Amino acid sequence: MTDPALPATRDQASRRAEALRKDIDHHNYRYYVHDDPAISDAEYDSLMRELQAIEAHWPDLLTRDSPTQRVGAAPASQFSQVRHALPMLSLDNAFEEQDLLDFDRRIRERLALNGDVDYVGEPKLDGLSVSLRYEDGVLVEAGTRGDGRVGEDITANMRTVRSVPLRLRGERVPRRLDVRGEVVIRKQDFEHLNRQRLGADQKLFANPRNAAAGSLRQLDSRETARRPLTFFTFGVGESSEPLGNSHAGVLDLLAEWGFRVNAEIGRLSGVEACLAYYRELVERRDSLDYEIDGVVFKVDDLEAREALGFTSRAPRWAIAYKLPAREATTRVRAILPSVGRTGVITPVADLHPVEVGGVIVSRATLHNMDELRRKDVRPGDQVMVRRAGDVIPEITGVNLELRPEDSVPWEMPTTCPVCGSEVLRLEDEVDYRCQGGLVCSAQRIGAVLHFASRRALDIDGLGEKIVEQLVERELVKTPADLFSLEHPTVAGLDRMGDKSADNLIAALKQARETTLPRFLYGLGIQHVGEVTAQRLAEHFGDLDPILRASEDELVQVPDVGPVVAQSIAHFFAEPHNRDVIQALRDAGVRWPVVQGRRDEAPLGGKSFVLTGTLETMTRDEAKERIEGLGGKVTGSVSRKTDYVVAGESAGSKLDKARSLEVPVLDEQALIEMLGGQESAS
DNA sequence: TGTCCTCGAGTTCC
DNA sequence: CTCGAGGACA
Repeated sequence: MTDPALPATRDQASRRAEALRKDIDHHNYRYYVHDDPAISDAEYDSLMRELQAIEAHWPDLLTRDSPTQRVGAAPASQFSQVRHALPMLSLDNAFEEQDLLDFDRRIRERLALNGDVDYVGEPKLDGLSVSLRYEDGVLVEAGTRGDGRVGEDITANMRTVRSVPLRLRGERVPRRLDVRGEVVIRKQDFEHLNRQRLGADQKLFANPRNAAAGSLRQLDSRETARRPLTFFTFGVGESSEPLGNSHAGVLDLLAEWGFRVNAEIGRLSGVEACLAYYRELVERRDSLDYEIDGVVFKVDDLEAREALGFTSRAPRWAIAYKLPAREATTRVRAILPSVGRTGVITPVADLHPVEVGGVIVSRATLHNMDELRRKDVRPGDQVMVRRAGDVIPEITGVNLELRPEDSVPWEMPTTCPVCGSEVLRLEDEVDYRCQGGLVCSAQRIGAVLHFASRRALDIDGLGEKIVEQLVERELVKTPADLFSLEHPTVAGLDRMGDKSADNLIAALKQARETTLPRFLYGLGIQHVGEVTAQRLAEHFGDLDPILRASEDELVQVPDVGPVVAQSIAHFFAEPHNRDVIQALRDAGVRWPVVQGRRDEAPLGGKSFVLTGTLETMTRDEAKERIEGLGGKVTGSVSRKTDYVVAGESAGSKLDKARSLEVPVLDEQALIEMLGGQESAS
């Protein structure tokens, strides 16, 4: 694209620059405040380049509020201070409904009101509070909250934020205005930013808030200009002219002046409406495109606010109702090596109990030594804990400043903490493993639990506590021993009554009727999970041919390569394992021979991904029925997926399906595909 | 040899 | 859900 020629005279240039600024500001506003661009990026860039060219040729035409100034300026050596004319106070917090009811009652008492108070409710964004000072409509200074009275001067950085007007829109603007708001990075922008950093081999940000904080603290505002910051205003600190009589009205004015006002902000009449607003927002928390850590309620009437005034720390007319924290800080009491079914030793952080997302967390896995070193977690450290994927706690970072002086890195023990066997890390493997095999009671417990698990033999009532006791008292050494358990032995265990013992014995009896894939899977052969077990069963039809199969024959099975084949062959060559299998058969464990292949089946070869909650069946039932008709169900969506089945509140998989243009079925469509009848059970 | 996909395995709390 | 690693395929 060729840039237009420069204007001939300074006079023309001045008019053209003026017009360009107006134009660019307008497009900025459309794009960054309303997410609604009117022109293409290329057109926008071309306007920008033209203005830059003019300003470069006639430097005296450059103004402070020119959009070209958003690219940032050369680094400062440090931040200077700004003093807030009107302090940026923190807000009182509410943690439960009663706190909010009390807040409302106090207000009605102070105002001597009987009826409902009008409030404005708004999401409390999890970012950084910033104050922007405008003089005659032009941004002159920006400061962080700091301690509330004095903050850091981040004017250069805030100028680069596209949703901050450098000049207020409209004609009637106050001579002096102090706008308050929150700087955040929106979730989608955050993900994009981290992907970029991953590509550039830079350290990833732990969360959007840290990323926003880091971006604002850049001494080089050119760097800040590259970060996707968004400014949402939540009010006015000080104004040289009165701004009407309601907070909602002030927000309308701010929107007119070109600020981004959160779309969720609403007027609420009475405290019950506030509670409903809160509940509704908690519900939708995940679908908002920015992180929030609470909901703020403010008295709408400005005169009433005046009357209520301030305590020493916070305004009496506002309160922040906190959401259950999803990230919390706590101390690592110890790092404990835990031995799993396969002998893999996993370092687990024993945490000082802390509430995260509504539950008390006291343990978090560190996965393996690589991960532990990457995060550099040590016993005694203060760490941040988050619940990833809504359930599993994860340590996201360490506060190095609070690390004890005498702290030392944790080392993997050289002998197994359970059985004392040697611990080795195989070449090219991440994990350290206990070499004890079934000598190690941790591995025996794991093997028995796996054998009894739902997807294997599905033995009801055989939980962790029971298996631990059985193995530790040497009542059970292998899965086969389970079937010779008798009532008195079982009833003698801790936490085992007469009735539960009966149930367990009955469950064992029933579990003997199984299927070959379940049985194979239950054996716990390395690299043989559910799918591979199914493939083996289909290919060989019964157990004996598998026992006899050579590695070369095993490799013929789909999804089985040299590594898996070797693992299977070694397992069955081990005399101990053959003994266990024989003992299981002697105990009456049996399965029907697997009939031919299922390629002809109605859903033969089709792959499905399930997401969200189905109403008429569980995911497992759906999976079983799809597989019963020859389809397969996998966990993640790819281009090879034939259908995605979306239930209630489907998540990221659904988005992915749409982006890959994979057909999406709703539950009804699935049921029809499965033969039109509802699940029989 | 490199690049997808899948699969396996481990994970916390109630 | 997430990670690591095995298998399929170009």
